[in-house]
Amino acid sequence: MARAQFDRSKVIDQSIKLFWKHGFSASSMQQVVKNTGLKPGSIYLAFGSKEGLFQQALEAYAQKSLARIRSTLDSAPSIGEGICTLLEMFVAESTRTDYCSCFLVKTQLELATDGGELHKFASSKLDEIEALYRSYLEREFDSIVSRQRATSIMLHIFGVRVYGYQQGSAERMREGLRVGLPWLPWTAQR
Amino acid sequence: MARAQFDRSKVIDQSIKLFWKHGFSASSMQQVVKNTGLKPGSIYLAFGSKEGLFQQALEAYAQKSLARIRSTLDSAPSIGEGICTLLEMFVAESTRTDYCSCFLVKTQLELATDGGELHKFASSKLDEIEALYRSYLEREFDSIVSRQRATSIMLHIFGVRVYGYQQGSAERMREGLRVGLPWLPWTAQR
DNA sequence: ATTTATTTTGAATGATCGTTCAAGTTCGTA
DNA sequence: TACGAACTTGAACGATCATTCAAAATAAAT
Repeated sequence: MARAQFDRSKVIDQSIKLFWKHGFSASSMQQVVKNTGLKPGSIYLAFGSKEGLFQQALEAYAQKSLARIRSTLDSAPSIGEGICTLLEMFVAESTRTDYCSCFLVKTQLELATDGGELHKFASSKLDEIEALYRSYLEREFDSIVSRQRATSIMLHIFGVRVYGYQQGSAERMREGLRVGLPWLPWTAQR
Repeated sequence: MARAQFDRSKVIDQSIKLFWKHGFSASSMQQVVKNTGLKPGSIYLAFGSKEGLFQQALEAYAQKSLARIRSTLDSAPSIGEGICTLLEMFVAESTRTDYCSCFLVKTQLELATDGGELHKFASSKLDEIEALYRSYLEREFDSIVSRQRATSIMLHIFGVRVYGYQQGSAERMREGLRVGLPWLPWTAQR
């Protein structure tokens, strides 16, 4: 059945799931073969290598992440309220039984030491995310404050991505976020 | 040359280096063999398995971390100043070329999904660290504030452990920490 | 000096790793 | 209908993985 190429985006979505969950080293191409139903040859023709497939998965994940941030902030009554919504989403995610932190953050921590392409790639995507927050903040705050607050937000998001694995951490994180980001328009304490 | 056992703590220190740098999956027992000079049989007799050795390395790392926090806070003029010193240490670490984030945090992100013993172990050690900060804070603040601020500190530390991999991030982190932890006795802005 | 318990040795095991490639299949084109 | 380019197939490759174990070596006990 040639010339009827497989659904590339479906394969990438399944690769995201696998790599996100287990990381680069602990995921095998044989698992990719199993999960996608494709044969090794097809995968290697299409993606070149395990690293190539991983990078494409990471890219797709990053695009989705950026899109989610944009759409949330665009539809919020104010930037501050939009950020609160996003932070609550991140906290809520961490309570799921299949919580996997953030694919970009996990990649950064797993592969930064090797200094390879994947690390640089994840790093640049995280930079993009910070720049996105900053650009939205600049609609409501001056340049310096926006830069500082974007960094503070990133520190807190990274914090949530790690702290989220601690048992019963959701409520403590909500408090911690209010303490550390007091300039956000939090709704009245419940 | 039996009955003249190898230096256990030396082996553990080298295992810390290896596992901290590359993580669990990307480190091989053959690298351990190479780095320590021991033969496989000796390692397996002493530590049981790769997981066993990893756990002992993680335990030793955690003890060192707790000891460093305690000694820094004990010798500081105030808890707040001690925490500032520690945070600056974490930021400064991230500028090193061989920066490896935090062994506990990396393990948490790599192995949490498997839900195995190593994840629970890392998680409990991180809880211990938070409890330690909290107990020190309670010398100067009331119970509720201490709890909230300990969480806020952990969020920031985790943030630094991830953000530290971004290029040229040290100065931004210092600003971000001042923004997010304004109740700390920061020295006058340079 | 001999025995015994403990530790080291290092080659070997079977499993799994990422990757390749010659052969087979399908489809657009002629 | 026949051809050739594009794609799939899946067995196979050598390398490396974590781990084992019988044999050798050592130190303490007798």
